[in-house]
Amino acid sequence: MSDDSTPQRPFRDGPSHDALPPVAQHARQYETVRNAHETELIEDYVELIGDLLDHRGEARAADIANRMAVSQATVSKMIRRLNELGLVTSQPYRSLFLTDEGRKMAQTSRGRHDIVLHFLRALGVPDSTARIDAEGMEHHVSDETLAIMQRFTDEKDA
Amino acid sequence: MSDDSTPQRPFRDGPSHDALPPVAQHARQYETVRNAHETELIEDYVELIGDLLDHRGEARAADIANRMAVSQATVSKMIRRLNELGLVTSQPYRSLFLTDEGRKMAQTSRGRHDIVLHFLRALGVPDSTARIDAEGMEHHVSDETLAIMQRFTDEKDA
DNA sequence: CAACCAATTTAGCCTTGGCTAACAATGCGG
DNA sequence: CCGCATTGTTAGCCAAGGCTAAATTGGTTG
Ligand SMILES: [Mn+2]
Ligand SMILES: [Mn+2]
Ligand SMILES: [Mn+2]
Ligand SMILES: [Mn+2]
Repeated sequence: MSDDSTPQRPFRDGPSHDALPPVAQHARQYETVRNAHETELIEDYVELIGDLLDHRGEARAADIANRMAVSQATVSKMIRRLNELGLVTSQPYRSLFLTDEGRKMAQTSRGRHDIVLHFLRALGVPDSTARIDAEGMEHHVSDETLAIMQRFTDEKDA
Repeated sequence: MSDDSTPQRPFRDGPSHDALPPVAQHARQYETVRNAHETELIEDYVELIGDLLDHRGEARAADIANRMAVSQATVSKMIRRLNELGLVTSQPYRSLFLTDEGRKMAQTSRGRHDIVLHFLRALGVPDSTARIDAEGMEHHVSDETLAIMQRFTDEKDA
């Protein structure tokens, strides 16, 4: 079996690289990312539905499709999945509602999203860029880092 | 067609939410994330192959599989894709090499990755958490934000 | 140098998340 | 209350990225 166990550099005078992390730790990095990818789209849908309900009073599939820049068919299919996951309730051809679990997820996701967005702004990133970056970053920030971002923003805003 | 154009709150005394962004801007957020998802796995492979070549002198499929915590079959299939994309060269059953384009992508990705990782550490995030977060975040940080992170790290380290 | 073991590849399967085209229901304007 | 535009659903397609099982190759060792 291929070794890859004892970190060593064949050339002592090459450019100064950081050493590779141990295999187990390295593997955990990628696993964590793959896990995040499994839930992030779900979170974005639920969060958006919650926002639409809060701001508009209703969440219609057409609005979701427009905001996500995705076809109505894609939204319809995803709504079926959200239903199976117990996150939304919906009667055919009518507006959506979140279950208790869905509301909880929406709140959590919105919270993370806001912390990341406000952090980026506090760091000096212009709003429109901060919004774009936050949409992707939010799913990959650990609770630990999130707390640090929150603290940074609070101090900056004080 | 469903309106969703004039941002308005039905209840003036609800909890204070940020307003929804305009539809076009909101859509661009999600589009950008979808685009990043199309390239991020490729980037991770190429970056890892570059690291293995630098640190070990060779990049074997089994090592990639171990480090990514993925089956060898998955790696083999992905290598075919990287080949088709002109990022690696490989003879069957032998170690991998990067093309010029592959080396360029590896360098760019490694650069982004390091900036994000060093930024998180400068922010006070413990190393092992910073590594995990950086692995996911790196693909969603704009050049603009990256520059700001770089500056922050430099000042902190000075 | 034969045999075995590790590494690699291939085949075939699955889920997710996109799409288009065709069809069905809703709900208004007249 | 009818007709028609808008909205929502369904069917069927595709690519990406995982997996297991089986076949193949290559290297090492007795
Ligand atoms: Mn979000
Ligand atoms: Mn998001
Ligand atoms: Mn990386
Ligand atoms: Mn990565």
